Amino acid sequence: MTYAKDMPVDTALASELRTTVMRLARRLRNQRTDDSLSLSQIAALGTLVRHGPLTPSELAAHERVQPPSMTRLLAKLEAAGLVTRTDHPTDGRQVLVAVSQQGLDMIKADRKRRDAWLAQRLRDLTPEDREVLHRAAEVLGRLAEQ
Amino acid sequence: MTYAKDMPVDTALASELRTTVMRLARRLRNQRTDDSLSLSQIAALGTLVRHGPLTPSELAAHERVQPPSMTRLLAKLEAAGLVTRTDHPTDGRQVLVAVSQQGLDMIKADRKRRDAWLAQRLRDLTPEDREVLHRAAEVLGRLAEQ
DNA sequence: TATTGTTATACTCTATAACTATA
DNA sequence: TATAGTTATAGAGTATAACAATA
Repeated sequence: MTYAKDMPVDTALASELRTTVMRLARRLRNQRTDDSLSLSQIAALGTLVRHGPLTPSELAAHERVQPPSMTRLLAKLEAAGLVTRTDHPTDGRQVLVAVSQQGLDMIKADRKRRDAWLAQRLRDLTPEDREVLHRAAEVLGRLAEQ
Repeated sequence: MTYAKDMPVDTALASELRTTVMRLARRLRNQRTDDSLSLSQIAALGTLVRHGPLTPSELAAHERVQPPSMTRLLAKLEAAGLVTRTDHPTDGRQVLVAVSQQGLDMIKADRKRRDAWLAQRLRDLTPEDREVLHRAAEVLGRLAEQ
């Protein structure tokens, strides 16, 4: 690739990275062939797996949706048996939402399916390219966390 | 990072890459502070910029939406003065949609705004990290194109 | 008869506003 | 009075089915 002479190097790299990351993300997202759950539902379930039980409000804040939207989303997840609700031990207003074993199984199956597509393409790369990606994954992770 | 002993290396790398790429993509997507256009509209406009004038059907296929959805989306873009329609020279059924100068300006401004956030974070990295990302961007681009 | 594009209609997801129960 | 959660209602986005115009 080439840099325009008058362009700061960071901007050119940012532009290139943004394009490729977004494009790859789109490909990865489209790998979802099983349409039983929406992306929002998968995301919420994944957050519960990572963080452990949360209240609906906390989950809504994590997913950047409004509480009423999370109410509806959780109703569907609960109807599908993927999450369970338990009353908060001391505060009667609050509810704790946790992933059920069935929900955990579904998330794992979903991740496995997504990884399969990417893993096949990684096998077609040279070992050098894989090494670059391995090192880049750590740096990208730090970027995303900020 | 660590690899499970019984896990093929490609699967572990795929899992790690998928997580970080999706997370970073989410961050980049959320950078859109100006809510004048939806993501679908921005995407369609961007495709027109990259590919040049297309028919509504071609554009729908590119964006993986059904033709009626593209009809509605284009109606909004046209109302906003961001695209223009011209009759196909030889086939009276077809229409060619092209980006207007105003649409081009909007796409450029949008990209600039998105790049700014990422460029600032890249400046905080070490030169070595940036070099890794520079090399990885090329590899990721190949992955996404497949 | 097949193809391109549009219109009619319905469903999903998300939002704001109003309401209920509890602190 | 404030907070957690839900219900009521509306808007955006996309889908399928039916229709009009042209090849």
